[in-house]
Amino acid sequence: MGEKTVTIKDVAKEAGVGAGTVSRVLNDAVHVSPKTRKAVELAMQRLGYKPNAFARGLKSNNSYSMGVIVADITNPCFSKIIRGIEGTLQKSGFGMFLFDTEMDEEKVTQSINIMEEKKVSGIFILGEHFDTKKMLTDLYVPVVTVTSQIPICGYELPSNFASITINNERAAYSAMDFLCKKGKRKTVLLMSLADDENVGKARYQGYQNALKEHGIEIDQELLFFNQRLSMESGYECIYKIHEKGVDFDSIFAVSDLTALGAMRALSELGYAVPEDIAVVGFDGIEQGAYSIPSLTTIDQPRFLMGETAAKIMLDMIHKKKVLNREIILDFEFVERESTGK
Amino acid sequence: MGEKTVTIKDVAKEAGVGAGTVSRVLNDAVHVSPKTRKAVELAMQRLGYKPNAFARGLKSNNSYSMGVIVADITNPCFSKIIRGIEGTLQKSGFGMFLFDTEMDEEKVTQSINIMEEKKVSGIFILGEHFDTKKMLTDLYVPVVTVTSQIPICGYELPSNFASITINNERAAYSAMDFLCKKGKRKTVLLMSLADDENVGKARYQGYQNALKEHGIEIDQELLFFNQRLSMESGYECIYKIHEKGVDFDSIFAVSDLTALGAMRALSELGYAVPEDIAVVGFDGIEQGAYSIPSLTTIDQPRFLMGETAAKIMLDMIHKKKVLNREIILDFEFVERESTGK
DNA sequence: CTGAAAGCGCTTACAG
DNA sequence: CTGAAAGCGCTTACAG
Repeated sequence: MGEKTVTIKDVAKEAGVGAGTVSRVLNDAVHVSPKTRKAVELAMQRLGYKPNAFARGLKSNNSYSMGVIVADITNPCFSKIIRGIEGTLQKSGFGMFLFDTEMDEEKVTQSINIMEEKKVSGIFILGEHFDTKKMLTDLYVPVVTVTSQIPICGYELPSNFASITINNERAAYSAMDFLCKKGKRKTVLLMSLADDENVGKARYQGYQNALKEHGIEIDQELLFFNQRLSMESGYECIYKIHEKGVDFDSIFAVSDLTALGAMRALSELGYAVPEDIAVVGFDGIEQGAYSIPSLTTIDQPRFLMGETAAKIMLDMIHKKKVLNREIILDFEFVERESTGK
Repeated sequence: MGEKTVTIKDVAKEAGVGAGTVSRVLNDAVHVSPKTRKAVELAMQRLGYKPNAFARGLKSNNSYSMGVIVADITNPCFSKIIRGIEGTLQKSGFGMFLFDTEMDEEKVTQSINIMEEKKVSGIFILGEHFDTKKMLTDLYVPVVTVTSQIPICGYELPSNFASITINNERAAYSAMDFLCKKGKRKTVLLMSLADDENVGKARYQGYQNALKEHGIEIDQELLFFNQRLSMESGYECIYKIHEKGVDFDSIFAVSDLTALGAMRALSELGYAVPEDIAVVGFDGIEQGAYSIPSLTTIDQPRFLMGETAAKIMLDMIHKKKVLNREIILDFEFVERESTGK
């Protein structure tokens, strides 16, 4: 890339200054006289100078890059968050390594290994991962989780952690309260983890709260835990419950993709949505706005979550005091056709 | 990350060899006696040694990282390709920088800048981009395009280029031939670029070929070019054509997302799919299999395309002779409900 | 505010 | 097959 590499020395000679000075204008940290700065900048431009990231990193130990670990990159909810992160990082000149783990333990380990070698300045974790906590706590870089949290209950939040979420308990409560008010009493719950001291637990709590408030008992037969949050899993769950002959009048899936898969199964099995079965999803992905029927959902501000995560991360690595490291953004309950709008 | 960094010197001392030797086992290029190798490996393990990517890169100019430029990461077609690339690269210990450009000229430039600084060993381009050719030809790294091609007609393909596509002309032909045989004579065409010496041109050619063969004249009113391949654009096109009162009996969208958006608009406007209007998409994303009705489409082997791209790239940077650098993978025409199955 | 110099942790001819 | 040494292109105290 570029014929002969032009180094800081070339620039220094061209500008008639020392190499250290060029370095200083590059990192514009210390004071450099405006005049000198100008001269150096001109020289850099004339020579088409590009700093060598390796050399910079070797000395400063700052890689100008970050890493993102995502459970499922094909889920549009996550890709939208990634877009938010990437755009923000790019503006600050950071590169973003991406690792798609499919929740595979080994891939997570390998990803972390690569990130260590690359000396990323920070790691983002999107979605639920088993046991990442263990691996990450002895890393010394900041970690920001998005949509999920690292379960560190009972202890003070380590200064290198932050999380961007919505209030998952209230979100799940909203969805269920809405369904209950519609007269639904038999809601199938499609969940991933529910006992993780984390998002899953909060959502399940919201589910329980709403039912309790409406005087409805929980029916174990309607609960599906540990599901992968894919279209396929939603689809299969509905077939399963139908085959078992369990009666139900609505579905609350903790992911739009899963809800969409469920709707497809309902259609194949001859249930009408929303007449027979009302469906509520979670995430707010675009596909839910265009599906037939369109999907009622909890809209997480995905792009904003990504942006916010990146900004906080940037603050953390610049050693700024970040006092609010457990950020809870507003969600929006979006009513659409799948619940009869 | 790691308390005190253990360097190659520490390993050398621990193993009782020279630093150069440690380096040699690390890069297992040159011959090292099995005995020495063993000793070094043991020492590395004992000390928990992690090579410093900066130092390696500075000397060898090999970053062990690649860059991916994608037009729209929220499109599941691309994210599946990315999964294929990432998985393959990871196995070889490469990190993958991701840049989501949304086809914005400036973001592309900035992305390329960052990649130059990071000295990525190769660049993948997914989807259509305007004028990337210009920027990339003076880069000295290999470039592999996936789903699209860099238009270099009339010249020999530069040795640092490769492309992974399907036969887009035949694919589009298949879709249109199928529609024509169903008796459709007024197919709305939803395209992005059509005059780009590239994928778009090929697809449009296939469209024309099929119509010609069936003795159907092209109706300009049915042609939508330069569309963004999103759900929204598909949706809007249908509203536009409906408002103009143009008669049509089917839709061929060059992207599943666009087709899905179109189906939503049709539903809102009271058209029945497939009874009134047949719809065919392109890409083969999962969402099309679960939509209601399910979507007939051209299935591009997305994951395989990503894997193949990464493998070719690895071959190219390892200076292996790659004779087949314009790889054309098989597509599959998948018939579903949106055309009456 | 700025220059000279040391050194970050590797790789790679150069000898042997 | 292996060791000693130079050097990759920066950054950063240290002086001034």
